[in-house]
Amino acid sequence: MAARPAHTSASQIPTMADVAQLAGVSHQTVSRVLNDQPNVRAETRARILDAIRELGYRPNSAARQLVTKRSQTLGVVSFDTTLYGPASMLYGIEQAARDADYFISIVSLRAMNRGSVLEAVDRLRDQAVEGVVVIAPQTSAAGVLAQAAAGVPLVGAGCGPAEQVPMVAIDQREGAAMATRHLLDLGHRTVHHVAGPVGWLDASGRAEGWRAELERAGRPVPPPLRGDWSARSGYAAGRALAADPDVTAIFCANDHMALGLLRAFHEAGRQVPAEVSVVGFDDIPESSYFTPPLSTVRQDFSELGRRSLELLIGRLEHPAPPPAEHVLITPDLIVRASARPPA
Amino acid sequence: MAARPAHTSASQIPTMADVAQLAGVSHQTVSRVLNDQPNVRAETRARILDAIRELGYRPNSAARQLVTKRSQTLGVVSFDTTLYGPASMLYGIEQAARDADYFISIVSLRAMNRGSVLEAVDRLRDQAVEGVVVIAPQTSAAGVLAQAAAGVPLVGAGCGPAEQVPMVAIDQREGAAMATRHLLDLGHRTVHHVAGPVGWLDASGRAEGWRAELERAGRPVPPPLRGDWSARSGYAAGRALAADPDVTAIFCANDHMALGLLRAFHEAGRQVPAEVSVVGFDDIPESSYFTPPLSTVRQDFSELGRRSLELLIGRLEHPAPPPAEHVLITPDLIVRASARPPA
DNA sequence: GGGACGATTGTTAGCGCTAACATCTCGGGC
DNA sequence: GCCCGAGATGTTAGCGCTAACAATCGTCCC
Repeated sequence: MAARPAHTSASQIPTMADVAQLAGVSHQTVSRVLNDQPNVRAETRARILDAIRELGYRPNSAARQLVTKRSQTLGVVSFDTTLYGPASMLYGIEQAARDADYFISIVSLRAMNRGSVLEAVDRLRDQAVEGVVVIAPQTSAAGVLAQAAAGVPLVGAGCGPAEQVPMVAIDQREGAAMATRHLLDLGHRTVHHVAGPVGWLDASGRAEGWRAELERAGRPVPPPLRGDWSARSGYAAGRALAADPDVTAIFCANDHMALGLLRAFHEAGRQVPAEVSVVGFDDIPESSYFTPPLSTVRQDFSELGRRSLELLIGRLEHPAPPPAEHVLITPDLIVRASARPPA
Repeated sequence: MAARPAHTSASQIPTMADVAQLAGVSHQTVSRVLNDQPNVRAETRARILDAIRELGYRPNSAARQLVTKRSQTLGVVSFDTTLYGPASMLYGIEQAARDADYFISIVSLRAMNRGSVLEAVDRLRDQAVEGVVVIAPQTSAAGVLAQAAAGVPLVGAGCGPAEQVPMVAIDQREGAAMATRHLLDLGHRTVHHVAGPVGWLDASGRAEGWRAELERAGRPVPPPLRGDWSARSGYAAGRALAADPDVTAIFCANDHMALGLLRAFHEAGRQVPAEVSVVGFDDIPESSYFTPPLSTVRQDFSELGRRSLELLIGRLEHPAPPPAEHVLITPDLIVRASARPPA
């Protein structure tokens, strides 16, 4: 009723001692209630709970952390949370963390290089995180992970292979092979590829899967074009490819580039899918509304995030020796209107 | 040289006392060096720095926090970090926080309702954040902010108006008016509108700006269609609008819906921009590669994030009384190919 | 030449909490 | 009737750090 109950201490915010005094017990009993320990009489517990409510008491996390040496916080290092993939992974991570009762602290990378990753992990360590998830899909990150993992439990999400570091990734090669095979099965003689930028694992994985599938089928392997994931670069690749009458099927390393490519073909007057078939990768929410709706390979980023956090928490609870566990998730082919048998 | 220097304490990780002993000073002098306090001889400082490096010492943040009562951490509550807007804001916030030497802890909202926001802020408070940024563009969040702000400094980013709570937002009405005016200036008699979902501030702001501009110009105000931000819903709206031969200009409340709408018009054989002009909102990276490239209104989400964090930090340093400061950022009209004078 | 003063360093006392141990209470067994 | 043990609660001692105050040192001034 009154504005604010008076506390013992002069300080504004109530401490455990204030609660104890109000409930007429020792602070230790309050602590027991807060930590769900047995051997507290039900009536005492209720009295303490009342006192907590009345005072609006909140445990001081720093004090608890100081003595338990646990921060209940996990760190996430991510490259560019604006991109669809990382953003979705982060979302999955956050959900999983909350379910497991951990807080999430994020640091994004300024630049993609070894020092930057190390610095980010360091920053997180200064904050006493119990473990770290690194979302860094560049090849350059692969080497540095093992180094960063010294000193703090760490898992990679969609990162490059590193023996020492546990990780979860989507099987890019298999996804690319599925896309390529789909086009081949439709009857195309071969499949052209618009690859992602050098230095990205996803880019090289997809290019490898595409190439391997072509070779397995004994088809010619045309030189891949290279984009930078953006629609702009897909558009540029599309202009080049549209000028080549031999091109009948194209596998784009991501949906954004496919969008730009679609636009270039439209401008060039080459019909998709009547004359040329296109398959993308990622299955961004918009891709079913492209013109035409894009066949693509769906990656479940959110699950990737969730799984990597689960892996981290598993490691936290049961530290395991190397070699570290690697989880591979298989993506799904989504068939829409942008690919059909050649004319 | 040797694997790991022995510490005084049996514990594995070195404390300030270990550093002090190695450097031959008291722990307080080490503390002074760590906190950049004056009155430490240069030579002593160097010796301490060496000892820190040799031991690989890291200050214990919990201990510091316990005594200084500052966590150096700011919280971010966000609705769906997978969406382009919130993801970009988060990015801006993270950058600004790092520059100001704060950590960022995130919590995302499960559902959009009062309780959910309160719970998220509470969770952050349990973690002793010094302040909170809320990214919640729903009208339902507006009311709850004032309540959540009791107990912790809080600012809204792109949130609804709340007298008591400082906030930064983009001028949706003005952006929508710009888009509408652009279409009117092109010579269209009136402008149709595909609005965002009920309950979203951005949706109602844009609808209001559109309506106001139409009324200002003395034009008829056609009933707006309503989407849910997705390309799917834009497609549905597009099908309806494409059937109406009177429609010559459309303002879509976001680019994703514009994408779906473009697709519907394409399927219906109604040419954009030859027969119908379209303007979107957001300027997502892909919109310049739509078919046709989309004229739209650019919102600088990243700056919005940055500014809101700056506002929060300002409040932290100089607590101000209500009424709280409200910052409005004006968006920019981006003219591309999707709008032209009527035939 | 003695004491004051500023620069430098050390000492002490918590911050609010949990872990470990001490104490107290009560009921049952012999 | 007394002792034992389990359940309930209290007491004590830090966790690693910073703030406040105390001590030391050299130096400068009259």
